[in-house]
Amino acid sequence: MNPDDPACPDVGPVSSSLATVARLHRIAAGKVLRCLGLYPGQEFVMMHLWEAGPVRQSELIKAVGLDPSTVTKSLQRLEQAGYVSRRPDPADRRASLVEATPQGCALREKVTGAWAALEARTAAGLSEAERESLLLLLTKVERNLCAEASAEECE
Amino acid sequence: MNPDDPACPDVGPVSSSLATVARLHRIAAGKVLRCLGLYPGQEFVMMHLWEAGPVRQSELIKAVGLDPSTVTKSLQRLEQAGYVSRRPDPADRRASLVEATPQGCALREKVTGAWAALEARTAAGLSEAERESLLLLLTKVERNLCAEASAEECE
DNA sequence: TACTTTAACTTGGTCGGCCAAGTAATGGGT
DNA sequence: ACCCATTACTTGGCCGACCAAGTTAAAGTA
Repeated sequence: MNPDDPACPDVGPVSSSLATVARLHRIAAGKVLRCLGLYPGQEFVMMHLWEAGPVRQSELIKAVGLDPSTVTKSLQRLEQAGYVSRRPDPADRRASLVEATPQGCALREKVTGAWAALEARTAAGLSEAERESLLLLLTKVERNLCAEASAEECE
Repeated sequence: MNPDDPACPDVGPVSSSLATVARLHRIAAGKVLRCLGLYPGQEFVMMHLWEAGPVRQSELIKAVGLDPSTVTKSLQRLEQAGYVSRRPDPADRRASLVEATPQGCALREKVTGAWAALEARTAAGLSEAERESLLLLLTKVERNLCAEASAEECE
């Protein structure tokens, strides 16, 4: 969405900008992650596993906030790639325990390093105050969007 | 990505927040758009077509800033749905001219209305100054991410 | 004019992500 | 003990989005 485009008047400036920036960010993340063996999005899963150790899948789902089916598929691929292992939870036969394999843990430093570099690049040229401000504003927006799944759609 | 999660230390706070907010925003957009017959992402294409009239596909691609193949597939679906028509450009046999059909134009008001409502909801509780600030900060970030496709990846 | 580069898509493949619907096991209530 | 709601995933289907590679046509160059 090119903001300089004369045929693109400001239809929801914040929304547009948000979408664009997030896409660029994802592409940037993807470029660096792919070299490390991950696809964009998978880093969130791995980061949680690195921090939390073995967890129930439900715990992981709650942590990353994604759709359960998304996490399921992502884990299947990560398992296939050897970065993650799953086993049934003995205490609850419905549940799975998920854990990063040694091979998965081996990615940790590189990924967190890459992620830190990306953060630096993302926020380059912003003062500390600006970063906090941005974070605050984004958090407010997040709350706005989280609220109501509101039933007043359609028609 | 739950920021309150003890196992989720601030790894790239701005990056994480950005990703989360954008995802929530997209979901919100999707909910309202789906009722109108569009999938999230297609609204950008349609909005450009409404504003610009018949355009070359290359122009459209530049305007929305997406990958050409993404636009191709999106247009194929929009055409299938009857919202868009394409015809070869007589002046350049490689190119296509794209245009919203009457049926596509019929969506215009509802979609822009929905988009405006979403914008309002997104920025709810933010003062005018805060909105401008947010926009400014996002724009700075966008520039940061646009810059260098930098070759110093991997390893 | 012939040759090469560039532009404008398209196709195929893979992911992440969503929703809707389905299965299986746990837990709560009567 | 029985039944029903809840929880914990899974499957299937579809989209957006990417990349890589291919095709066709226009431009530039020798």
